[in-house]
Amino acid sequence: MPGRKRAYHHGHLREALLDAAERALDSRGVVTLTLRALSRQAGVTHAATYHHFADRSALLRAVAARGFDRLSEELSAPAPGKGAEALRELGVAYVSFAVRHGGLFRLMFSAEVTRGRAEDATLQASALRAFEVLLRGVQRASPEVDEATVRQRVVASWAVVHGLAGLFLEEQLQVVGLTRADHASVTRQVLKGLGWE
Amino acid sequence: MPGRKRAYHHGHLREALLDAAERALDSRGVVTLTLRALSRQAGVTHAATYHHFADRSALLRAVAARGFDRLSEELSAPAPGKGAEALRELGVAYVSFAVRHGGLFRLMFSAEVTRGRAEDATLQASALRAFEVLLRGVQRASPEVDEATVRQRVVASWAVVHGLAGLFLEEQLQVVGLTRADHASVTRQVLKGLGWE
DNA sequence: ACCTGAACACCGTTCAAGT
DNA sequence: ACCTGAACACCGTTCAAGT
Repeated sequence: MPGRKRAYHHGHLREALLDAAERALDSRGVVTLTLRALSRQAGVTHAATYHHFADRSALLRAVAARGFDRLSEELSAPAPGKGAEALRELGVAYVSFAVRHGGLFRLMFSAEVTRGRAEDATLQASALRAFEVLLRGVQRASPEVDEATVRQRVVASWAVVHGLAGLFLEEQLQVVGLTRADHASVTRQVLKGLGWE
Repeated sequence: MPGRKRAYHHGHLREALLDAAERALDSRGVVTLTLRALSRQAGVTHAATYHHFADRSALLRAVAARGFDRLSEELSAPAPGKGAEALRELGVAYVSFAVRHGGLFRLMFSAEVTRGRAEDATLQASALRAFEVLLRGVQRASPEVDEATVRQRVVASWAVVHGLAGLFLEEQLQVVGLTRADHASVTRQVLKGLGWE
């Protein structure tokens, strides 16, 4: 009932808080994200938040879990080409996600979220799923190589795209004249340089 | 005068605050770093901080600048071998710095610090110097290649080590059975895979 | 120039109480 | 089960005042 003012039971407060958190992340970052502001946006008292999340960290872990789910989806989208070319496009999707959802991406790989991951089964599972999409991409790109080489290539390609993501996201590459707008072409070029054809 | 209680003029409050901040960063991270706690450790009132730093962000930028200086030093330490091998050891030093000074490394490349970099000449200069050490390392490793290739290799190698730094730092590679302790050997191996001999 | 004390507007978190 | 109101212990930041 959207017309009704302040129903005593919100109905979907948990989701409303997560949505508000995601918006806050992408516009102003984690630092200024406060539970009290999220509660205000959702139209409830700040104490209501604690009925759905144990504390601020728990809410952030829930947001991060949704982030990993969305990342998995985007990485799973059918990429043009086969094998090595498809893997490159998967890498582009990774960097693109980071550039488009900076605050969320930083949160997903932040110390605060990572530290609490062992005790949060949902988060753990979501993160693992995203990793497995990458793993399958590498396997498809190099079906003939042995398992040890696959592992090496997973680490190498993850490092490359994760590094590019961080550098583009924080605009560090301005020092060589590159901005976020260049992320796709640069990612393709760097991954090509790995020479896994 | 170390025996004297609470001199009215601290004498080196600025440095004391920066030292305390660095310690706080490496033990508990930016999130829980408060100006009030730093002031307490330095033995002054919290308001005294504002005589040396405009606000919390300014203090963090100063810490980050010192971080870039230290990174430059560590990257400049003479590495064994020549050319490609020396560049690999420079990469190892980069990842090693990140692993040993997690909180500081994260801060240096955080959005909060990066955003204020344009207006902070000291920080800007320190960050640029660190980049130039990397640039020279790449140039020495590949003296024969043209400038465009050098630029490509700078981006690629920076991305690789920056990505490995982030992944090791946040223990993301546990999913493939790797921990921080493996950072040096893995970094060497991945950089070797680039094939710039 | 450098520091203190008091104040303001914010937080995260807890808890008894209401429906 | 879900939300409110009031409370507590913290913050960052400002500013008049002291030496």
